[in-house]
Amino acid sequence: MLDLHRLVLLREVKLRGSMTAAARELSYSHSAVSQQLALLEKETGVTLLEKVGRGVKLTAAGETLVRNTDAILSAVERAETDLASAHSVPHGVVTVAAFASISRTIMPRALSALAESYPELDVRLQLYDPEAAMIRLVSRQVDAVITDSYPGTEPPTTEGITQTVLSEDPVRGYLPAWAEGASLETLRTMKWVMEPRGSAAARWAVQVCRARGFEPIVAHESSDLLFHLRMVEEGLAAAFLPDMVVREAALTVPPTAALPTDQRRSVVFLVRAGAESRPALAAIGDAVAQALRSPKDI
Amino acid sequence: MLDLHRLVLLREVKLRGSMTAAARELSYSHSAVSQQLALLEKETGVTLLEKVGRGVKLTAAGETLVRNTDAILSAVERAETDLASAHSVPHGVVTVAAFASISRTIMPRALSALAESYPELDVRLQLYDPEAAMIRLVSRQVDAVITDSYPGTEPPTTEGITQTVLSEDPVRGYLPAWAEGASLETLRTMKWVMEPRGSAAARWAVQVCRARGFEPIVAHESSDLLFHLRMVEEGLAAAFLPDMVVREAALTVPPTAALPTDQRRSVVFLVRAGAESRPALAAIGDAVAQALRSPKDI
DNA sequence: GTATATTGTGAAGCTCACCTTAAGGATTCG
DNA sequence: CGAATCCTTAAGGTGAGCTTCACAATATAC
Repeated sequence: MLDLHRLVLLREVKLRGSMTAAARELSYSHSAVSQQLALLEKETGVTLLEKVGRGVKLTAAGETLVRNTDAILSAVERAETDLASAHSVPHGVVTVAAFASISRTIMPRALSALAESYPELDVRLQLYDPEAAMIRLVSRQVDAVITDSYPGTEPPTTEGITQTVLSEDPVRGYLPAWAEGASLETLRTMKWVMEPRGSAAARWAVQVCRARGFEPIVAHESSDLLFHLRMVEEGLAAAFLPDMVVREAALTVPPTAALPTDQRRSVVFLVRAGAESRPALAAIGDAVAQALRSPKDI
Repeated sequence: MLDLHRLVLLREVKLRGSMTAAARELSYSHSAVSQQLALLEKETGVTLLEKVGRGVKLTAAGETLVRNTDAILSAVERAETDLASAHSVPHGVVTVAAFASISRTIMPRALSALAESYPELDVRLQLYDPEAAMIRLVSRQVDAVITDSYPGTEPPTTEGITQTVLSEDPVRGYLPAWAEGASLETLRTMKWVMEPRGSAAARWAVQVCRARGFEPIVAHESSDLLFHLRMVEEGLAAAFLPDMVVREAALTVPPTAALPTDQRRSVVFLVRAGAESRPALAAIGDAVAQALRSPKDI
């Protein structure tokens, strides 16, 4: 019978793009991956990988096998969920990936509440940007992802992933104090600080600017929203800031009326399909939602 | 992640009824099975087995896990089928279980034809009665089963099994020469030879007799239809005989007109769901169907 | 009631599957 | 052409999982 471990290795090679990258992510030597995949090809009698340049690429048979591996892993996921549901009380080790700005403010409170309510539950938090977190979720390195989601910018891979919206967070435009009551011309010549090029947040922000009638000059890029906020306070750039971050830092500048104020991002909770009903994951989702609703203390 | 090998062990314990029986079928020591299942319980944190008498019984969680294991194995089966389909020419080792009377007459011709057409294909034949063959198919000890099927007596487990009718075989009643043109009273006092009590064939035969208006006296039981035939020839008993067996042995007594002549059994080809399209299995099914159609040569 | 067979558990030890390390060939890039 | 990157192969170590053996618990035979 096919060895599930080898199938997972092949799948990771597809996800990561090379044997070396797959080995690094799974904490194996690259040699181990090469050997196991060679054995997989030998036992199936089918060529699954072909050399392309100095890397490898999956053949059609390899791609098919990865799709089938996804189906197998979904079935395994359901089995594990059913087992975990045998205990009604959340327990065990659960690894969660979250985006930085959320982790800093919300997650500590959520983790405290979880630790108090469920002493058997061991939640481990990892910080990754949304794209990396999604790959880690699919490759089963984490069990859940908490990230933000901007309207009109769907995550690239939703296949086999279940998404729950935990809360909505208004996002408003902020201008330096000297530019208050700005005209469209001011917006057009303003320097902006945004999240890194290519991220969902940056794509969304540019869309909002274009809808308003100007193309933003993205002078600074950072995934740290507190940096954005300080840049606004210093009068160096304009930015879009979620209320969550503004509350965290007690920003002294009010939002501008020159940009739409009805925009909002969602905070979403992602798990692999089939795992939604696992008590531990449901409890984590609830705890984070609760932490998002409750006012900041301290 | 759950270890598929351990899940298969648990499943086999359910199929066979005890750890010892499961170990015997899978060629392990009973201790190995006990140890692995103890580890499975430990790693899942769920009680899967409970002692009942000197044996074990699956808990509700264990039963659920076995159902989930079936789903996982189905997905693995599809993956293996897709891999095998990557070669268009049938190849590899395929294990087939067949019922005795079919094996003797049909299978040698079918295997010869397969060996000639597909030198890469290695078909291995095992003789088992229909019930045992079905368990071995489900537990993946064999890849296909060829058996007979009588109307009104469906096999007990069809879940996850795909059935194809290869041919229909008329079954006629035969009386000893001295009883030809028998009355209903003669049928009622006649001794019969049938297949073993409880088998599908025996249940069907008794049904036919009852529909004709009498309860057969089952004096002799054997799964060997050639034995049935010799008993008829010797004038010792009446029997139902498929044409396939009659042709094989060139019976000298004609079928009786005192019993219905429109009855027939089916010769069916069974594979696990998902494996139908595997070229090797399709080729074997075709070859057996061909052998069933072609006239007997020596 | 005692003996015997059957089934599951646990300890001790062995073996081989799988991993790591190391060396080498192939390809890309500066 | 040298450096960097990636895959393959050989050699060797180690631990997961197996077998064997001993034993406890229960059912069955006499």
